[in-house]
Amino acid sequence: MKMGKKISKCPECGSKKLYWDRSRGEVICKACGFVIEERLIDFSQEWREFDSEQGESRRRVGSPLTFTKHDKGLSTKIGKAGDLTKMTPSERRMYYRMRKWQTRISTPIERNLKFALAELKRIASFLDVPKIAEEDAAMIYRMAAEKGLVRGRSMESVVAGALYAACRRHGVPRTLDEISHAFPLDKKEIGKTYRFICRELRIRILPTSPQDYVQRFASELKLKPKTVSKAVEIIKKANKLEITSGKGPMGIAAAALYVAALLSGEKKTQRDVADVAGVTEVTIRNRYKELLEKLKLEDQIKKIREK
DNA sequence: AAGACGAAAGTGGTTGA
DNA sequence: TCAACAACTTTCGTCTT
Repeated sequence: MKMGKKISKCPECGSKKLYWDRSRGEVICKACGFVIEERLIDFSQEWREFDSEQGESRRRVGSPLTFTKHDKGLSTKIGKAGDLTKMTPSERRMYYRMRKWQTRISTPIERNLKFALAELKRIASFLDVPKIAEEDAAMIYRMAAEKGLVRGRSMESVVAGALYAACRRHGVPRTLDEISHAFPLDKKEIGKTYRFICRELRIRILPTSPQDYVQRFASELKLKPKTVSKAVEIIKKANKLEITSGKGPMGIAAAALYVAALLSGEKKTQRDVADVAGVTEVTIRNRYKELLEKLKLEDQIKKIREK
């Protein structure tokens, strides 16, 4: 397949931090949210076969290894019924024995994984989680299951916790709210198990940055790219002035978007922004006030108001 | 009438003794 | 284990457009 020239820089802002969202097939600039290319196809290698010998050696046999199947995609099933009639009695006895062992070999953990991963798959596609993060979530769940951390907790909550952790690790955070809506679970529960698995599995997760959320919130609000980059700009400045530490990243992202929208004449109400960001208007107001003060934006806002 | 603003009281989680 | 604490929420009244 023919590839276009390789992109390494964002044409909009020049940043090199690009993020390939596989689930959407888009390359997005992490700094300003600019969508650089859409409808990308899998770049991974594909061989062509010229004769049968090459076919043997090059063909990628079976599906790739994956953590999202309970046996990592390597399932081999021992055949049953149908062909039994053609067997000699001794062969038949052997097959029965093998089948018996196969079912025995699947430990309680394996069986549990099967259900959990099915659930994970369902939720991940519902929430549009990129494949990499889904894989990671599956791996985390597997590790948790093997350590016996699921005991005493509902399977769903551990799946949710793993998914939440994986999303954060990959810089594509979903809010606790979103995840809790996809499961019949409440936020508290998920947060709790999330922290628990992180502690037990020694998973280090950096606090999320508001920038990670800006992109998603903005697209839900249908804001123009220019406004989005303005919001990112604002967050960067706020970071420098150290008014972002200790504050909820979602609140900051929301406030930055609100300000950016005001400044570029795409006015959104606090209510609108608050809803998609999952925070209250009050929080936006508080952050907004800080932003105006510290970034000296009052004059600009006033000008807009007068128009 | 809707949106923005702010005060007051409440919530859940972290921290430090 | 408990209390202090910061961030955030909920609620509600007031002001502005």
